[in-house]
Amino acid sequence: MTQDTAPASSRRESGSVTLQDIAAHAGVSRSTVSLVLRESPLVADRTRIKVQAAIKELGYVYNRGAAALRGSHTATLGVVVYDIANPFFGAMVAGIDAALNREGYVSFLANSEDSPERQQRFLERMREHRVDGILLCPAEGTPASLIDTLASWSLPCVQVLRHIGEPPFDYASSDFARGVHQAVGHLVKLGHRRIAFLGGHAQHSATQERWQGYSDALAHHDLGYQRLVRGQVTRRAGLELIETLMQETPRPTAVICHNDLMAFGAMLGLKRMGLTPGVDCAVIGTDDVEEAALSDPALTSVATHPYAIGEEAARLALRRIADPNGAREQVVLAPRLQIRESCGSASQATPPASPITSDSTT
Amino acid sequence: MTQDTAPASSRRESGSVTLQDIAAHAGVSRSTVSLVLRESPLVADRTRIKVQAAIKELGYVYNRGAAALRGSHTATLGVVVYDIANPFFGAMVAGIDAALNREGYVSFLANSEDSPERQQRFLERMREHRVDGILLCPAEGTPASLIDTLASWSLPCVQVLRHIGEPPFDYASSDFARGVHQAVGHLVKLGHRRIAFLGGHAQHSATQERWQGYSDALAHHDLGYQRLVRGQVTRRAGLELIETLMQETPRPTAVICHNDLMAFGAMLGLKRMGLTPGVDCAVIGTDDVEEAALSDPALTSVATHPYAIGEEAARLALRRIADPNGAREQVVLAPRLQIRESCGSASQATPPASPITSDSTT
DNA sequence: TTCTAGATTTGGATCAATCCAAAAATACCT
DNA sequence: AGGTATTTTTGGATTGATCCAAATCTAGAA
Repeated sequence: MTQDTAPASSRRESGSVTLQDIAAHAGVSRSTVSLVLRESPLVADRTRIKVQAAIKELGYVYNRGAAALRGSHTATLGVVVYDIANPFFGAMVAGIDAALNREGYVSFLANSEDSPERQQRFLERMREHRVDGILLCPAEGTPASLIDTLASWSLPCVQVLRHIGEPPFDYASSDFARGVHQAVGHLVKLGHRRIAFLGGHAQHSATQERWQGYSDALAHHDLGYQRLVRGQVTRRAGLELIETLMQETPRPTAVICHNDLMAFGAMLGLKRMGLTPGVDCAVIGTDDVEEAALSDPALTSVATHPYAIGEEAARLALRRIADPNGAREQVVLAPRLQIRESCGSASQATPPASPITSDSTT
Repeated sequence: MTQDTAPASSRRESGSVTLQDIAAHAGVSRSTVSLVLRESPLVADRTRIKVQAAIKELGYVYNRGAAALRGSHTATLGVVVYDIANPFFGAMVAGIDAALNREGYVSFLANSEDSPERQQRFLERMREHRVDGILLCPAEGTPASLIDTLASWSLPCVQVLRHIGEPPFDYASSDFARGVHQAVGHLVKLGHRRIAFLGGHAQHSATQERWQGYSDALAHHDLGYQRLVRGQVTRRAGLELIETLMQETPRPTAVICHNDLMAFGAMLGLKRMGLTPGVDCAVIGTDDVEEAALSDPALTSVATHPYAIGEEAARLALRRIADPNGAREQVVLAPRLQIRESCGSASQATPPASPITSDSTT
């Protein structure tokens, strides 16, 4: 609550208060004041108190720009997402913000709109601003070489949700394959044999992982029916794709969607066709956004914990900054199937909840 | 697309390339290189070309930190919102990002979670980072003195969506009162006489403006029935509040909601009570988020254009930075009623659309 | 008291740019 | 050609902190 306006004592001319001024006022040297500011254990208690008093009295404001010029870090991070208007990213950014805030870091945010060019421009700007690291949700079509480029800039980078290139790299995400696997398992237990999967484009690792999970789960449960519909991952796409799907013969008795938005669209589509979600066709989404509990019917969804992913990503970045050459780390959170009504089995027993755990590999 | 890794020519030791290096390589002085970088018209064309070649050849990276230390601006802005997970803010931030990006600015983002303390901490950090200005959506309970504090820091501030204190200040928002007025007018035209208003807390200017618009509109149309229900502005609150409301005698035939999330909740609540939104009770939301067109029934909503508000706010901030003492400016975008099905009148003619205009006052 | 190890403190150099006033180069006009 | 006006370039000072090696100040031991 430092609401200081003008310091009590007379300031010399217009310039702002500097370390030099504090030093003079407290009767010590510039260097000592600097040590106090950085909470160095070298300074004697008496001196520290004296200096802190002077700092408060003169209304000093630390100049991080100057510190960064001489020192080695800026306490800033660059964050790139591709769709900040999506509430999933909103929650993730909130998690990032909370984790960084705790460590005194602050972040630049950019919305790439899935354009590699915009992303590239922003990254170059971040380099000019000498950020300590980058949190990157790579835009669609990002060349795999980008990671090497960042490395050649000595700019630590943690990939989030999607990844490009091959390990080792720092990465924070959810185990999408496992999530789809859980969803399929649940549907099979309810007696479904024809389960379709809706949405996604092949470029993203996050999509490929879901598809892989879908195909593996079908094999695992010995299901002959397989129907994967590619497309946008929006509400509208869900609405449109389900319509096509339900006109096929044989038609599926259940669909799993790339995300919740698609699932909401799919449920709306079913209703518009005169069908009842959860009765005529089971629907499962992914992400478990807040709205899932308050849709009609309430949506069964694979929870992917965006806030936690954001926190983990920030934690990873800070660790990498502290130790640039340490072993790369992947944190892949376990998803959790949140069962509600859209599979028509609200009364069915909930399977054992798998707690959020982080699998670290080097 | 500057994907330079190591510059072709041999670099002396580890240090990065500086103006000095460029100058030596191009056979000019440090100052000249600096002028070229800042695109000064003073430099002769021949020299400029020579210098630019050297810059490219040595793989120079501009050091904005150093420039900011000596110069007067950082090309950075601080942005504070209170709920980044809300898609409305997501869209707004996207607008801010796009507008800043065009001018080479980059922004720090913080999520205050409606905590004045977090907000204060962030603002102090922004001051230390010497940002050129602040875009502020004030947290609930922000003291009116904050604006003066920022002024005493000589930190330009544009308030967004909510405002504290009295004009003159820079401000970008939507005309909420007018929006509610339009909504009431539409309902009256459909024959409604008992129109309730749902949601909001008195602390925010944005809420008070809506209430004012509601009460003015009732008076304007000579309606005796007035029912204003305070509460959270979430989906769940909408669900719960509508239930209470519909048990009253007499009960309203229409409700206007503080935002779309509440309206979705209200529609769900009606359905759970066995009532049909748009038939048993008309529902109008505010914001016109993407989902409004794809809900069941499609939601009639007062569009408040978050992306445009973000762009305008950024524009205002850049203008204020360029001219710190110019006249303060308020940009209040005109909302537009987007008519769909939730008032049971999909066939009704759309009223003349009022284009987005900006009313500038000093 | 003297010496030494350990704890504190310090000044000068440095980081990489911009500002500014003055110098140098060029153009223009009798 | 000579002198003035204009364009272009320049070096030194400056910005505000950190780094680092050396100086100073304790406290404890001999």
